[in-house]
Amino acid sequence: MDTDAARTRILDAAEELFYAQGVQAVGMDAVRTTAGVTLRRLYQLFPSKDDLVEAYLDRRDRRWLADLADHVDAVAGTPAGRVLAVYDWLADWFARPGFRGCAFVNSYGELGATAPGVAAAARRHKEALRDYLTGLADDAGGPAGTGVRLALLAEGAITLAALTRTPAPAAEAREVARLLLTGAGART
Amino acid sequence: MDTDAARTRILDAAEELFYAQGVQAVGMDAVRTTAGVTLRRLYQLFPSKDDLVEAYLDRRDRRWLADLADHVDAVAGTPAGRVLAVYDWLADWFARPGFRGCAFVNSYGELGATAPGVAAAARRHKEALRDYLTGLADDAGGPAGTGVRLALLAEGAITLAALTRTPAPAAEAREVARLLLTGAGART
DNA sequence: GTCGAGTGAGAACGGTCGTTCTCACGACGT
DNA sequence: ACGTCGTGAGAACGACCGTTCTCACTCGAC
Repeated sequence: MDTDAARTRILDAAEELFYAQGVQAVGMDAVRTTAGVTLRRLYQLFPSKDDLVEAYLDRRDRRWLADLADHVDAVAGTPAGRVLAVYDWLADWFARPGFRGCAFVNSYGELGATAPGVAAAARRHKEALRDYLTGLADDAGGPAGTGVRLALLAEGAITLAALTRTPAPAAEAREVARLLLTGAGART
Repeated sequence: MDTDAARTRILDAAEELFYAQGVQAVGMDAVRTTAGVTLRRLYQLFPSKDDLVEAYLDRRDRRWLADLADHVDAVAGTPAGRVLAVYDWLADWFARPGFRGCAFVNSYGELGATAPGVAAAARRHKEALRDYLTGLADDAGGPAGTGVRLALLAEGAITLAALTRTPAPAAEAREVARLLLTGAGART
Protein backbone atom coordinates (compact mmCIF):
# COMPACT_ATOMS: atom_id res chain seq x y z
CA MET A 1 0.00 0.00 0.00
CA ASP A 2 1.45 3.34 -1.01
CA THR A 3 1.67 6.39 1.18
CA ASP A 4 -1.29 8.25 -0.27
CA ALA A 5 -3.60 5.29 0.07
CA ALA A 6 -2.50 4.78 3.67
CA ARG A 7 -3.07 8.46 4.41
CA THR A 8 -6.57 8.30 3.00
CA ARG A 9 -7.45 5.14 4.88
CA ILE A 10 -6.15 6.59 8.12
CA LEU A 11 -8.08 9.82 7.68
CA ASP A 12 -11.21 7.89 6.76
CA ALA A 13 -10.90 5.80 9.90
CA ALA A 14 -10.12 8.82 12.06
CA GLU A 15 -13.09 10.74 10.73
CA GLU A 16 -15.48 7.87 11.22
CA LEU A 17 -14.34 7.15 14.75
CA PHE A 18 -13.65 10.68 16.01
CA TYR A 19 -16.94 12.01 14.71
CA ALA A 20 -19.02 9.15 16.05
CA GLN A 21 -17.45 8.80 19.48
CA GLY A 22 -15.51 11.95 20.21
CA VAL A 23 -11.76 12.37 19.91
CA GLN A 24 -10.71 11.40 23.39
CA ALA A 25 -12.85 8.28 23.40
CA VAL A 26 -10.90 6.86 20.45
CA GLY A 27 -7.41 5.48 20.91
CA MET A 28 -4.73 5.46 18.29
CA ASP A 29 -4.98 1.69 18.34
CA ALA A 30 -8.60 1.84 17.26
CA VAL A 31 -7.66 4.13 14.39
CA ARG A 32 -4.91 1.74 13.37
CA THR A 33 -7.22 -1.27 13.45
CA THR A 34 -10.02 0.44 11.51
CA ALA A 35 -7.60 1.82 8.94
CA GLY A 36 -5.83 -1.50 8.59
CA VAL A 37 -2.36 -0.03 8.78
CA THR A 38 0.48 -0.66 11.13
CA LEU A 39 1.08 1.55 14.12
CA ARG A 40 4.49 2.45 12.77
CA ARG A 41 2.99 3.67 9.52
CA LEU A 42 0.36 5.66 11.40
CA TYR A 43 3.02 7.52 13.36
CA GLN A 44 5.15 8.02 10.28
CA LEU A 45 2.33 9.89 8.57
CA PHE A 46 0.92 11.63 11.68
CA PRO A 47 3.64 12.03 14.29
CA SER A 48 1.16 12.61 17.10
CA LYS A 49 -2.54 12.31 17.80
CA ASP A 50 -2.82 16.09 17.70
CA ASP A 51 -1.52 16.08 14.15
CA LEU A 52 -4.08 13.45 13.19
CA VAL A 53 -6.91 15.39 14.79
CA GLU A 54 -5.99 18.57 12.96
CA ALA A 55 -5.65 16.73 9.67
CA TYR A 56 -9.07 15.19 10.27
CA LEU A 57 -10.62 18.61 10.89
CA ASP A 58 -8.87 20.20 7.93
CA ARG A 59 -10.06 17.58 5.49
CA ARG A 60 -13.58 17.62 6.88
CA ASP A 61 -13.70 21.41 6.63
CA ARG A 62 -12.82 21.37 2.96
CA ARG A 63 -15.12 18.49 2.08
CA TRP A 64 -18.09 19.78 4.05
CA LEU A 65 -18.00 23.21 2.47
CA ALA A 66 -17.41 21.75 -0.98
CA ASP A 67 -20.40 19.42 -0.59
CA LEU A 68 -22.57 22.32 0.49
CA ALA A 69 -21.42 24.48 -2.41
CA ASP A 70 -21.99 21.60 -4.84
CA HIS A 71 -25.54 21.21 -3.69
CA VAL A 72 -26.21 24.94 -3.90
CA ASP A 73 -24.69 25.08 -7.37
CA ALA A 74 -26.87 22.19 -8.46
CA VAL A 75 -29.91 24.32 -7.72
CA ALA A 76 -30.52 26.37 -10.83
CA GLY A 77 -32.80 28.83 -9.11
CA THR A 78 -32.94 32.47 -8.13
CA PRO A 79 -30.24 33.86 -5.87
CA ALA A 80 -32.71 33.68 -2.98
CA GLY A 81 -33.43 30.07 -3.89
CA ARG A 82 -29.74 29.35 -3.62
CA VAL A 83 -29.75 30.69 -0.07
CA LEU A 84 -32.69 28.50 0.87
CA ALA A 85 -31.00 25.51 -0.73
CA VAL A 86 -28.42 25.73 2.06
CA TYR A 87 -31.06 24.75 4.59
CA ASP A 88 -32.36 21.98 2.37
CA TRP A 89 -28.90 20.56 2.31
CA LEU A 90 -28.73 20.84 6.08
CA ALA A 91 -32.00 18.92 6.36
CA ASP A 92 -30.49 16.16 4.22
CA TRP A 93 -27.42 16.08 6.39
CA PHE A 94 -29.40 15.96 9.63
CA ALA A 95 -31.36 12.98 8.39
CA ARG A 96 -28.29 10.96 7.46
CA PRO A 97 -27.56 8.07 9.79
CA GLY A 98 -24.78 8.84 12.21
CA PHE A 99 -25.37 12.58 12.17
CA ARG A 100 -24.07 13.89 15.45
CA GLY A 101 -23.82 17.65 15.04
CA CYS A 102 -20.95 19.79 13.90
CA ALA A 103 -17.59 18.04 14.14
CA PHE A 104 -15.92 21.36 14.83
CA VAL A 105 -18.25 22.39 17.61
CA ASN A 106 -17.91 18.96 19.17
CA SER A 107 -14.13 19.02 18.96
CA TYR A 108 -14.02 22.56 20.23
CA GLY A 109 -16.07 21.69 23.28
CA GLU A 110 -13.89 18.69 23.94
CA LEU A 111 -10.42 20.02 23.18
CA GLY A 112 -10.68 23.74 22.45
CA ALA A 113 -9.57 24.73 25.90
CA THR A 114 -6.34 22.76 25.76
CA ALA A 115 -5.55 22.35 22.04
CA PRO A 116 -5.11 25.71 20.31
CA GLY A 117 -4.89 24.05 16.91
CA VAL A 118 -8.35 22.56 17.32
CA ALA A 119 -9.82 25.87 18.44
CA ALA A 120 -8.25 27.62 15.47
CA ALA A 121 -9.56 25.01 13.03
CA ALA A 122 -13.07 25.41 14.42
CA ARG A 123 -12.88 29.17 14.09
CA ARG A 124 -11.60 28.95 10.54
CA HIS A 125 -14.41 26.62 9.59
CA LYS A 126 -17.12 28.89 10.97
CA GLU A 127 -15.54 31.94 9.35
CA ALA A 128 -15.48 30.16 6.01
CA LEU A 129 -19.14 29.23 6.34
CA ARG A 130 -20.08 32.78 7.30
CA ASP A 131 -18.15 34.17 4.34
CA TYR A 132 -19.81 31.73 2.00
CA LEU A 133 -23.27 32.60 3.30
CA THR A 134 -22.47 36.30 3.10
CA GLY A 135 -21.64 35.85 -0.57
CA LEU A 136 -24.96 34.08 -1.19
CA ALA A 137 -26.85 36.76 0.76
CA ASP A 138 -25.22 39.55 -1.20
CA ASP A 139 -26.11 37.84 -4.48
CA ALA A 140 -29.69 37.59 -3.28
CA GLY A 141 -29.78 41.28 -2.45
CA GLY A 142 -30.30 40.80 1.24
CA PRO A 143 -29.62 43.74 3.55
CA ALA A 144 -26.14 44.11 4.98
CA GLY A 145 -25.54 41.71 7.81
CA THR A 146 -27.80 39.03 6.38
CA GLY A 147 -24.86 36.68 5.95
CA VAL A 148 -24.03 36.47 9.64
CA ARG A 149 -27.71 35.99 10.44
CA LEU A 150 -27.92 33.14 7.99
CA ALA A 151 -24.88 31.65 9.72
CA LEU A 152 -26.61 32.09 13.07
CA LEU A 153 -29.61 30.16 11.82
CA ALA A 154 -27.50 27.39 10.34
CA GLU A 155 -25.52 27.06 13.54
CA GLY A 156 -28.59 26.87 15.72
CA ALA A 157 -30.17 24.35 13.39
CA ILE A 158 -27.12 22.09 13.44
CA THR A 159 -26.89 22.06 17.22
CA LEU A 160 -30.60 21.58 17.82
CA ALA A 161 -30.85 18.87 15.18
CA ALA A 162 -28.04 16.99 16.87
CA LEU A 163 -29.58 17.25 20.32
CA THR A 164 -33.18 16.57 19.37
CA ARG A 165 -32.23 13.98 16.75
CA THR A 166 -34.67 15.32 14.18
CA PRO A 167 -34.06 17.26 10.96
CA ALA A 168 -36.89 19.68 11.80
CA PRO A 169 -34.67 22.61 12.80
CA ALA A 170 -33.49 22.88 9.21
CA ALA A 171 -37.01 23.69 8.03
CA GLU A 172 -37.41 26.25 10.82
CA ALA A 173 -34.14 27.91 9.91
CA ARG A 174 -35.14 27.91 6.26
CA GLU A 175 -38.39 29.66 7.07
CA VAL A 176 -36.64 32.38 9.09
CA ALA A 177 -34.07 32.77 6.31
CA ARG A 178 -36.90 33.29 3.84
CA LEU A 179 -38.22 36.01 6.10
CA LEU A 180 -34.82 37.67 6.25
CA LEU A 181 -34.60 37.73 2.47
CA THR A 182 -38.12 38.88 1.67
CA GLY A 183 -39.11 40.75 4.80
CA ALA A 184 -38.71 44.30 5.98
CA GLY A 185 -35.65 46.03 4.64
CA ALA A 186 -34.88 43.54 1.92
CA ARG A 187 -35.10 44.24 -1.78
CA THR A 188 -36.73 41.07 -3.00
CA MET B 1 -17.65 20.26 57.36
CA ASP B 2 -21.15 18.86 57.00
CA THR B 3 -22.45 16.91 54.08
CA ASP B 4 -24.34 19.70 52.40
CA ALA B 5 -21.40 22.06 52.48
CA ALA B 6 -19.14 19.37 51.04
CA ARG B 7 -21.67 18.66 48.30
CA THR B 8 -21.81 22.31 47.37
CA ARG B 9 -18.06 22.72 47.35
CA ILE B 10 -17.63 19.65 45.20
CA LEU B 11 -20.24 20.78 42.71
CA ASP B 12 -18.71 24.25 42.62
CA ALA B 13 -15.31 22.79 41.89
CA ALA B 14 -16.70 20.36 39.32
CA GLU B 15 -18.58 23.09 37.51
CA GLU B 16 -15.61 25.42 37.41
CA LEU B 17 -13.22 22.76 36.15
CA PHE B 18 -15.51 20.79 33.85
CA TYR B 19 -16.84 23.89 32.14
CA ALA B 20 -13.45 25.50 31.67
CA GLN B 21 -11.49 22.47 30.52
CA GLY B 22 -13.97 19.83 29.43
CA VAL B 23 -15.00 16.82 31.46
CA GLN B 24 -12.42 14.31 30.31
CA ALA B 25 -9.56 16.73 30.80
CA VAL B 26 -10.31 17.00 34.53
CA GLY B 27 -9.45 14.15 36.86
CA MET B 28 -11.27 13.34 40.05
CA ASP B 29 -8.11 14.32 41.88
CA ALA B 30 -8.30 17.85 40.51
CA VAL B 31 -11.92 18.11 41.66
CA ARG B 32 -10.92 16.90 45.10
CA THR B 33 -8.09 19.39 45.37
CA THR B 34 -10.15 22.36 44.19
CA ALA B 35 -13.06 21.43 46.42
CA GLY B 36 -10.78 20.84 49.40
CA VAL B 37 -12.39 17.58 50.39
CA THR B 38 -10.97 14.14 50.78
CA LEU B 39 -11.22 11.60 48.00
CA ARG B 40 -13.20 9.33 50.25
CA ARG B 41 -15.79 12.02 50.86
CA LEU B 42 -15.99 12.75 47.18
CA TYR B 43 -16.80 9.14 46.37
CA GLN B 44 -19.23 8.89 49.27
CA LEU B 45 -21.29 11.73 47.80
CA PHE B 46 -20.80 10.88 44.13
CA PRO B 47 -20.07 7.19 43.72
CA SER B 48 -18.63 7.63 40.23
CA LYS B 49 -17.47 10.35 37.92
CA ASP B 50 -20.57 9.84 35.82
CA ASP B 51 -22.71 10.66 38.82
CA LEU B 52 -20.73 13.81 39.44
CA VAL B 53 -21.03 14.88 35.82
CA GLU B 54 -24.77 14.41 35.81
CA ALA B 55 -25.15 16.27 39.09
CA TYR B 56 -23.06 19.09 37.64
CA LEU B 57 -25.28 19.30 34.57
CA ASP B 58 -28.49 19.08 36.59
CA ARG B 59 -27.52 21.92 38.90
CA ARG B 60 -26.29 24.06 36.06
CA ASP B 61 -29.50 23.49 34.12
CA ARG B 62 -31.64 24.71 36.99
CA ARG B 63 -29.44 27.67 37.83
CA TRP B 64 -28.97 28.80 34.24
CA LEU B 65 -32.68 28.83 33.47
CA ALA B 66 -33.47 30.49 36.79
CA ASP B 67 -30.90 33.23 36.13
CA LEU B 68 -32.37 33.83 32.70
CA ALA B 69 -35.92 33.96 34.05
CA ASP B 70 -34.83 36.32 36.83
CA HIS B 71 -33.36 38.71 34.32
CA VAL B 72 -36.44 38.56 32.11
CA ASP B 73 -38.70 39.13 35.10
CA ALA B 74 -36.61 42.14 36.13
CA VAL B 75 -37.51 43.77 32.83
CA ALA B 76 -40.81 45.50 33.41
CA GLY B 77 -41.56 45.91 29.72
CA THR B 78 -43.96 44.71 27.11
CA PRO B 79 -44.25 40.99 26.41
CA ALA B 80 -42.17 41.53 23.30
CA GLY B 81 -39.62 43.38 25.38
CA ARG B 82 -39.38 40.35 27.64
CA VAL B 83 -38.52 38.22 24.64
CA LEU B 84 -35.80 40.60 23.57
CA ALA B 85 -34.45 40.70 27.12
CA VAL B 86 -33.46 37.07 26.64
CA TYR B 87 -30.88 38.12 24.07
CA ASP B 88 -29.65 40.96 26.24
CA TRP B 89 -29.02 38.44 28.96
CA LEU B 90 -27.18 36.24 26.48
CA ALA B 91 -24.99 39.19 25.52
CA ASP B 92 -24.12 39.68 29.19
CA TRP B 93 -23.29 36.03 29.54
CA PHE B 94 -21.13 35.97 26.42
CA ALA B 95 -19.07 38.87 27.72
CA ARG B 96 -18.38 37.27 31.08
CA PRO B 97 -14.81 36.05 31.51
CA GLY B 98 -14.50 32.33 31.12
CA PHE B 99 -17.50 32.02 28.80
CA ARG B 100 -16.97 28.93 26.72
CA GLY B 101 -20.29 28.15 25.13
CA CYS B 102 -23.09 25.94 26.33
CA ALA B 103 -22.01 23.43 28.95
CA PHE B 104 -24.59 20.98 27.67
CA VAL B 105 -23.55 21.19 24.06
CA ASN B 106 -19.92 20.82 25.06
CA SER B 107 -20.63 17.82 27.24
CA TYR B 108 -22.85 16.30 24.60
CA GLY B 109 -20.14 16.55 21.98
CA GLU B 110 -17.63 15.03 24.34
CA LEU B 111 -19.64 12.32 26.05
CA GLY B 112 -23.05 12.15 24.42
CA ALA B 113 -22.13 9.17 22.27
CA THR B 114 -21.05 7.01 25.21
CA ALA B 115 -22.89 8.44 28.25
CA PRO B 116 -26.66 8.26 27.80
CA GLY B 117 -27.22 10.27 30.99
CA VAL B 118 -25.28 13.20 29.60
CA ALA B 119 -27.15 13.09 26.31
CA ALA B 120 -30.47 13.00 28.16
CA ALA B 121 -29.49 15.93 30.38
CA ALA B 122 -28.55 18.00 27.35
CA ARG B 123 -31.84 17.20 25.67
CA ARG B 124 -33.83 18.08 28.77
CA HIS B 125 -32.02 21.39 29.06
CA LYS B 126 -32.74 22.39 25.49
CA GLU B 127 -36.35 21.31 25.77
CA ALA B 128 -36.75 23.39 28.90
CA LEU B 129 -35.28 26.43 27.16
CA ARG B 130 -37.52 25.93 24.15
CA ASP B 131 -40.60 25.60 26.38
CA TYR B 132 -39.66 28.74 28.26
CA LEU B 133 -39.16 30.70 25.05
CA THR B 134 -42.41 29.35 23.66
CA GLY B 135 -44.17 30.73 26.71
CA LEU B 136 -42.61 34.14 26.21
CA ALA B 137 -43.44 34.08 22.50
CA ASP B 138 -47.06 33.18 23.17
CA ASP B 139 -47.35 36.01 25.69
CA ALA B 140 -45.95 38.37 23.09
CA GLY B 141 -48.50 37.22 20.54
CA GLY B 142 -45.97 35.78 18.13
CA PRO B 143 -47.22 33.38 15.49
CA ALA B 144 -47.25 29.68 16.29
CA GLY B 145 -43.79 28.21 16.07
CA THR B 146 -42.07 31.40 17.16
CA GLY B 147 -40.79 29.72 20.31
CA VAL B 148 -38.72 27.14 18.52
CA ARG B 149 -37.34 29.82 16.23
CA LEU B 150 -36.32 31.91 19.19
CA ALA B 151 -34.58 28.84 20.54
CA LEU B 152 -32.84 28.38 17.21
CA LEU B 153 -31.53 31.92 17.37
CA ALA B 154 -30.36 31.57 20.96
CA GLU B 155 -28.61 28.31 20.16
CA GLY B 156 -26.80 29.72 17.17
CA ALA B 157 -25.79 32.80 19.12
CA ILE B 158 -24.34 30.75 21.98
CA THR B 159 -22.28 28.57 19.69
CA LEU B 160 -21.01 31.39 17.51
CA ALA B 161 -20.21 33.58 20.49
CA ALA B 162 -18.14 30.78 21.96
CA LEU B 163 -16.22 30.16 18.77
CA THR B 164 -15.68 33.76 17.75
CA ARG B 165 -15.13 34.94 21.33
CA THR B 166 -17.31 38.02 20.92
CA PRO B 167 -20.77 38.80 22.29
CA ALA B 168 -21.89 40.17 18.91
CA PRO B 169 -24.05 37.17 17.93
CA ALA B 170 -26.44 38.05 20.74
CA ALA B 171 -27.26 41.38 19.11
CA GLU B 172 -27.75 39.69 15.76
CA ALA B 173 -30.08 37.13 17.26
CA ARG B 174 -31.97 39.88 19.06
CA GLU B 175 -32.49 41.72 15.82
CA VAL B 176 -33.85 38.65 14.05
CA ALA B 177 -36.07 37.93 17.05
CA ARG B 178 -37.48 41.45 16.79
CA LEU B 179 -38.25 40.74 13.17
CA LEU B 180 -40.03 37.52 14.09
CA LEU B 181 -42.21 39.31 16.61
CA THR B 182 -43.07 42.38 14.55
CA GLY B 183 -42.66 41.15 10.99
CA ALA B 184 -44.93 39.45 8.51
CA GLY B 185 -47.48 37.16 10.05
CA ALA B 186 -47.17 38.49 13.57
CA ARG B 187 -49.87 40.37 15.39
CA THR B 188 -47.80 43.08 16.97
C1' DG C 1 24.09 -15.57 -2.77
C1' DT C 2 24.71 -12.07 0.57
C1' DC C 3 24.10 -7.95 2.77
C1' DG C 4 21.36 -4.26 4.36
C1' DA C 5 17.56 -1.33 4.69
C1' DG C 6 12.86 -1.05 5.42
C1' DT C 7 8.36 -3.30 6.99
C1' DG C 8 4.82 -5.83 9.82
C1' DA C 9 3.15 -7.23 14.08
C1' DG C 10 2.86 -6.55 18.45
C1' DA C 11 5.20 -6.16 23.01
C1' DA C 12 6.84 -2.72 26.12
C1' DC C 13 7.16 1.73 28.58
C1' DG C 14 5.93 5.70 31.06
C1' DG C 15 2.17 8.23 32.51
C1' DT C 16 -2.53 9.12 33.89
C1' DC C 17 -7.04 8.11 35.41
C1' DG C 18 -10.95 6.25 38.08
C1' DT C 19 -11.48 3.83 42.05
C1' DT C 20 -10.35 1.35 46.35
C1' DC C 21 -7.50 0.25 50.32
C1' DT C 22 -4.47 1.05 54.28
C1' DC C 23 -3.56 2.87 58.44
C1' DA C 24 -2.89 6.11 61.94
C1' DC C 25 -5.71 9.35 64.47
C1' DG C 26 -9.42 11.56 66.97
C1' DA C 27 -14.13 11.79 68.86
C1' DC C 28 -17.44 9.58 71.57
C1' DG C 29 -20.18 6.24 74.36
C1' DT C 30 -19.74 3.68 78.66
C1' DA D 1 -9.71 4.94 80.74
C1' DC D 2 -10.70 2.16 77.01
C1' DG D 3 -12.53 0.21 72.99
C1' DT D 4 -14.86 1.39 68.72
C1' DC D 5 -16.20 3.58 64.85
C1' DG D 6 -15.75 7.03 61.45
C1' DT D 7 -12.48 10.24 59.23
C1' DG D 8 -8.28 12.28 56.82
C1' DA D 9 -4.50 11.74 53.92
C1' DG D 10 -2.56 9.59 50.57
C1' DA D 11 -0.60 5.22 48.74
C1' DA D 12 -1.91 1.48 45.81
C1' DC D 13 -4.19 -0.97 42.01
C1' DG D 14 -5.72 -2.15 37.62
C1' DA D 15 -6.79 -0.45 33.27
C1' DC D 16 -5.90 2.25 29.37
C1' DC D 17 -3.53 5.53 26.32
C1' DG D 18 0.01 7.71 23.45
C1' DT D 19 4.24 6.58 21.88
C1' DT D 20 8.47 3.87 21.08
C1' DC D 21 11.12 -0.33 20.64
C1' DT D 22 12.20 -5.13 19.36
C1' DC D 23 12.83 -8.52 16.20
C1' DA D 24 11.98 -11.65 12.69
C1' DC D 25 11.25 -11.21 7.93
C1' DT D 26 11.13 -9.57 2.99
C1' DC D 27 12.97 -7.70 -0.94
C1' DG D 28 16.08 -5.23 -3.84
C1' DA D 29 21.27 -4.01 -4.93
C1' DC D 30 25.55 -5.72 -5.99
